[in-house]
Amino acid sequence: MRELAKAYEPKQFEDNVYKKWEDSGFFNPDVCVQKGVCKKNAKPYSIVLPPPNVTGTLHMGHAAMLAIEDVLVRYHRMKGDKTLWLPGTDHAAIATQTKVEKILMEKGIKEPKVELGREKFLAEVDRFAQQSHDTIVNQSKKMGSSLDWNREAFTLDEKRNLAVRTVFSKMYKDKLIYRGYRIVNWCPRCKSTLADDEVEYKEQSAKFYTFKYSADFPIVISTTRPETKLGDTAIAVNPDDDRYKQYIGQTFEVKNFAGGNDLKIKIIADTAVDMSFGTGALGVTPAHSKVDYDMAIKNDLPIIKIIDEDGKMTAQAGKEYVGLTVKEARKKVVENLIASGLMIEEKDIPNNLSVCYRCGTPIEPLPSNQWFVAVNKKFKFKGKNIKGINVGDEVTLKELMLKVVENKQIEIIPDRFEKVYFSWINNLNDWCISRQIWYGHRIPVWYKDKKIKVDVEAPKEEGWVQDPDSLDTWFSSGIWTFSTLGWPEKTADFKNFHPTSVLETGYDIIFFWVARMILMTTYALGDIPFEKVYLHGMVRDDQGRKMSKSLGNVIDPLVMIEKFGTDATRLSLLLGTTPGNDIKLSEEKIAGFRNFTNKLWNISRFMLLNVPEPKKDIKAPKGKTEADKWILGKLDKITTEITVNLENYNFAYSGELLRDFTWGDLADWYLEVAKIEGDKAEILNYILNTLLKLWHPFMPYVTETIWQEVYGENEMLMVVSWPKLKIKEIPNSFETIKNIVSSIRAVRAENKIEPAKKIKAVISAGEQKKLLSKNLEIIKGLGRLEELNVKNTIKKPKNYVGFVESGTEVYLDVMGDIDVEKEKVRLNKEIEETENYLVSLQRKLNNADFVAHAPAVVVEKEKTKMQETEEKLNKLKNQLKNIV
RNA sequence: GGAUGAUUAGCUCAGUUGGUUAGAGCGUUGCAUUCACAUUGCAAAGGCCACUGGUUCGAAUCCAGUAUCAUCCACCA
Repeated sequence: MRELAKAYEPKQFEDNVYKKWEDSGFFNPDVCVQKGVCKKNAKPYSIVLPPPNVTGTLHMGHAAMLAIEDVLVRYHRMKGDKTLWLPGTDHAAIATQTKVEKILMEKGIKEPKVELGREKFLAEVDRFAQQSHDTIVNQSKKMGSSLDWNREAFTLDEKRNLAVRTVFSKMYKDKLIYRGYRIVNWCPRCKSTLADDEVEYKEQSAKFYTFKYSADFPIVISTTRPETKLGDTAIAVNPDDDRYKQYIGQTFEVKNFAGGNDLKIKIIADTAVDMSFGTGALGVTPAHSKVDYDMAIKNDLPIIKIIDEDGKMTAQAGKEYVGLTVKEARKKVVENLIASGLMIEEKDIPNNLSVCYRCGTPIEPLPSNQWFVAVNKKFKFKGKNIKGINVGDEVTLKELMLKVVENKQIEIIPDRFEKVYFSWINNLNDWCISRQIWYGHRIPVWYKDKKIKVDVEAPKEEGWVQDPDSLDTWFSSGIWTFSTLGWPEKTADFKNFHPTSVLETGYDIIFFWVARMILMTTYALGDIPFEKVYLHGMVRDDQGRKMSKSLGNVIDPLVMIEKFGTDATRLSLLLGTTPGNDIKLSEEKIAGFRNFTNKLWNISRFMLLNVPEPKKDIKAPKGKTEADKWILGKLDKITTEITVNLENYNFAYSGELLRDFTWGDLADWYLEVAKIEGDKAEILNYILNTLLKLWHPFMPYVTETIWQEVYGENEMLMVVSWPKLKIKEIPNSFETIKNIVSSIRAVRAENKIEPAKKIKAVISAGEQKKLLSKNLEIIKGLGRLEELNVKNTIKKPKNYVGFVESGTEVYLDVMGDIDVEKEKVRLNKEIEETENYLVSLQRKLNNADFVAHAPAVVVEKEKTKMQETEEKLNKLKNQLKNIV
């Protein structure tokens, strides 16, 4: 074994270590079984990686996801579980297509799709997707992710396509997928539909116009979108509104509205109309508003589509308007209304504009023929694995989605997101799954004349034409937990690893993805996709702002890895975080963990200098001294706590415990003691082994590097067994030594005694005499004392400064005459504080209610405290008396 | 409009079923550099636990309300 370098240089080791891991095959559970790392019948533990979009590069959010999942996976692998972490990427239909279009347009191709045609355009997208994929894979490896690359999947590859077609036709046959002419969210730039949750709202100020359809029209209405009024077929008023009651049911004709077509406006009643908003009368545009559409259906009103898929006015808007953009049409309508004296008021109001979540273009609601998944329709349930629902029960998809979370078959961490999930489902409408874009799974529906065919495979006969639309990207990612495991084939992987153990992802995609996975899986398999959902927060900058290019506050994981190492970057995303809460990140934070990584390296370095022949399978030693027993006991204790907290997905706390142990207890105390006591090869060897194992899931690189430096290149920490749990009482006698040393140091610092200077001390130790005598050299060494006298009782020597600690009185020679007045002030202050504390304790114990109600243990504890405080007070008072 | 979260040291956050004289890291201040590590050590300063009530022998912790900030959902034409 060679000596470790003075400082840890991540760059020297990381890539090599990753390559070794990969070459070993241990990322693959089958290899683990083959090579005896885990038993054949071991408990499976599986996570599918939330597939990053192939739209570019990884960001800190991905880094957080990879770090968290790798901790879980590495822990379970070491624990001996048959552990699979399955990687993949998402084709992200609209997002990717939009990105490629943009790139091509920047290259000077004005209308890429028109100029290239479907085939060539898709080839461009594929090329881009492949590039992004390669980048993402490399970056994931940089993060140290122990993903099984053999099983890598892509949401748009052939196997996944088969799974998609299979689920689609199954759903169609169960009549849960249907085609309908409905109002959909239309993005005129993407030229595609969007699902309800793909619509975002942008707050803005809008012009609110109040006008009459015609001079003799009895009701005045208001709108922010005058151009849509060309398609109005009704006015809705509240049935209780006295102003308008008389008109309900009547129909009014408007000639040549705003210079356009004639309108027929029926006055209808609807309780949804707010009497106090605007004029209390609402112009109904059935074709271009979801709410209006519903009213139109209820009241049997005509639906006039006046805006087309390009965002331009149709012929139905009138020949004056046809071909105009929405914006142009609005201007023209307004001008017309003003010119004809019908405009009554224009004012600015705050308004939520709906925009496309991918490109920010305002959404145009319009009626269109699309494919939907019916979420409220009953079907016969065929699965067996949903608690409370039996084979043959009539259920809806919504009920399935609710049931599995309600009955805790799926547990969401943190649980407050269950409420969010429930409320979303309760408001869920049928899911529009068809998209008018080219990049994606083509809908497995074929038409011939007026016939329609839906199947997994294309019809063999000539003449069938496939539906040109593709599927919402979430349709394919919704089946991700099982499509990745080979379904619909009956694979061993599917049998072994499904349902998966946990889905770990950001809370921002709970609706987009988590909910849809639950929907698709409970339907298709009659089973849950995962047992737990762990939601992490968004990674933000140090001020809590979203990271964005325009703000210039983006922290790039690769840059941080380059600068501080992967382990430091991982720790910064793991520690000091809580589930579901946002993670504030700064370079300083990562630098801090870089320091810790180096500390661990140097701790190991020091320990190894004291272990002549390190052994990797060393049993827990007993320990001879107080310090030995203390550190070994602590190590056992935190091993258990860390394990329990990892099991409970409380890995941040695990890591913090381990850091505090490593830096505080081990480095700052025990190793310093070891320098004095010496002869600790066995204990140091044992602690080092355990420490590296415990840290490995969090800091795989530095721990693996040390392990292999020590035990040789053929050893691999990654698959070493997790430490066994032992419950042992920690003798706290060493705490007394610690406290006395700390107090000596504090008094020295107060009296400005240089650390290097050795001074004399005496201790009046009472009952602690034996303990202190045993640890005399430690107190001397760590307290920098040249002479230490421990007696049962000792009188304060002249010009010594005294203090009371852990039942002992310590006197220090502070070298020179002490300022008696200053000492008095100090002592008096401490006496006062102690008295106050004593009073509060007495008050508590004199309170009959407290003694009667509080548990005996608590009362006992308070009594002990009081005794100790009384003793301390006496000693302090004595010191004051003897000071002169 | 509805919901959720946050509010603890200058900053970032712990505080696990109510029982500590309220903790950590960073930052600040002082001292220290042959002895594993200056990517370090030792020590110090720094807090009416947002506010107001309530429950309790006992509240940072439980309940109600208020305020500020953040996020999500719905959406008014």
